[in-house]
Amino acid sequence: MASFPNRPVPNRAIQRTCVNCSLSELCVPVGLDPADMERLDQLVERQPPLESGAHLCRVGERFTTLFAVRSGCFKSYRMDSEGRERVLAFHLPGELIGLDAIYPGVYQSNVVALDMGGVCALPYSDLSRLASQIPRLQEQIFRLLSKDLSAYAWLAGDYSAEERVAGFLLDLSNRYRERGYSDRVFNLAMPRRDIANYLRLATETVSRVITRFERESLIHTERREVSLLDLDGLNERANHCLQALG
Amino acid sequence: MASFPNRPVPNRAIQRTCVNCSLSELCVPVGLDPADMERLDQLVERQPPLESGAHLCRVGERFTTLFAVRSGCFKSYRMDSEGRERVLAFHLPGELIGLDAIYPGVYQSNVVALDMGGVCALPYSDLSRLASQIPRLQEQIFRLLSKDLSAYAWLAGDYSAEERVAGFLLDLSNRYRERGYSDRVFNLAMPRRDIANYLRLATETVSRVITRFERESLIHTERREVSLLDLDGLNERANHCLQALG
DNA sequence: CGCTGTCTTGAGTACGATCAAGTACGGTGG
DNA sequence: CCACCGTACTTGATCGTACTCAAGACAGCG
Repeated sequence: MASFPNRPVPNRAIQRTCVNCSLSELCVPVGLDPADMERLDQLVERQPPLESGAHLCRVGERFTTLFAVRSGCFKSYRMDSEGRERVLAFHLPGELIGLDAIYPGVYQSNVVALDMGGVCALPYSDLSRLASQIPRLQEQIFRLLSKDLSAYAWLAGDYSAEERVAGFLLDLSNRYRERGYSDRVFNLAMPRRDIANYLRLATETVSRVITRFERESLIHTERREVSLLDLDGLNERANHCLQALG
Repeated sequence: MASFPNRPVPNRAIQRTCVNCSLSELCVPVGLDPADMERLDQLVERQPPLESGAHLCRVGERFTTLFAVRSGCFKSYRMDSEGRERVLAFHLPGELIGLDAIYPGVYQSNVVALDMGGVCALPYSDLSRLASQIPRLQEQIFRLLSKDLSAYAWLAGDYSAEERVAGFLLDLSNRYRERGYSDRVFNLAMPRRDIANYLRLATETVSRVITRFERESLIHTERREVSLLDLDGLNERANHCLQALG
């Protein structure tokens, strides 16, 4: 009867409105007054939960909607010219998917549910129109786009395997805390292979680093469940490379 | 009396208005009608050219303005925890600087002129307000932000030294072509050290790859001047890793 | 029970970093 | 004009981290 570290805190029932949604302080509606949130509500299409492995969108499809994660964890990835997968991002509740598709007008990545997860679909043209009527909404979209830029910046740095893995764990920890989950004990929704791919490491390397961290009592793992035992120590190992994401 | 490959085409005189500016098809004003461009013009502060080595902004300074490059080439960089420089981007005319500062509200990088270069300063709060009044301006800012996301995505990939250098040269080539310069012969505004740092390689590695490309007649270099002799060959070496930037 | 897929551990290898010279260019001053 | 110096760049030799290949451990499931 193991506990479910990153489940219980928020209400998991499908939220009917942004006003009721526990994620409204992280997601698109940040800073909107109730009346404006109501207008935003009217364009949001709340979609039924997807099965693990189901795709939200694929590279090259015409971009029409942004997706806001309501629950679960999603993975963005592309295939390179040799058909190898490249994981670009993991998306947690409250985060927007598809921002990089605005410029070219077609989705730039495949997005797949890693566990059962639900999204809110935000038709982009409607959202864009509403944003030009509600300055604070426009501002929030600017901020969310800008935030993603910082996230990529750290992924693009040349860090050692240890720095990358430590940074990855701490980044997840921070994001879970923001969402009201435990920042010390959580389940990894993604297999080691996806973590490795995301960090541009071999699966074996990630495994070895995790083992090393465990031997040094920085973390404890049991399958997908991770406990961060020594946040300061991890931060040192990450070499303070996680800069952004205030 | 060598020619100046990437100088002559656009008018280098300081443009007084966006309407007259040869970069208006790349920069913020894309898609605006003359009346709206006039309104944008009024908030643009055209700054006198900076000397090579002069800084535009520094990490941690309060973010108030975006900068649009008018001429020259700028470099964004940060210092890591050990005081080593990390080059994040090179900015050519028509490109926006400071987008990643919107979210945190402070500049995320130091920006320095690599050669004599001028910028237009765009006070962010004014720009934001105007964008909420001009939907096409809002849309263009969304697109510029989104475009930067794609640019980071390729830098974050795990490519070999050859792929990175080839990709870098082809990326520059594409960006020069967009700006009306030659896409086959151009001057590198930045020293090898900065290129290497940007690509997360050692200076020596960049030098070796360039030498190799030269031996294989893919390119010809003479100091900072580069000629791309075989674009297809380079594309192959880049392994089609430059995906975005349509 | 064996099958499958995930994860871990081990041995050898390769790519790029580091260390170290050497070359070429540009500026300065005599 | 040339000698000098500093910086940028190139080339060479060695080293180390992370990759590859390979095998074994462990859990879930038919």
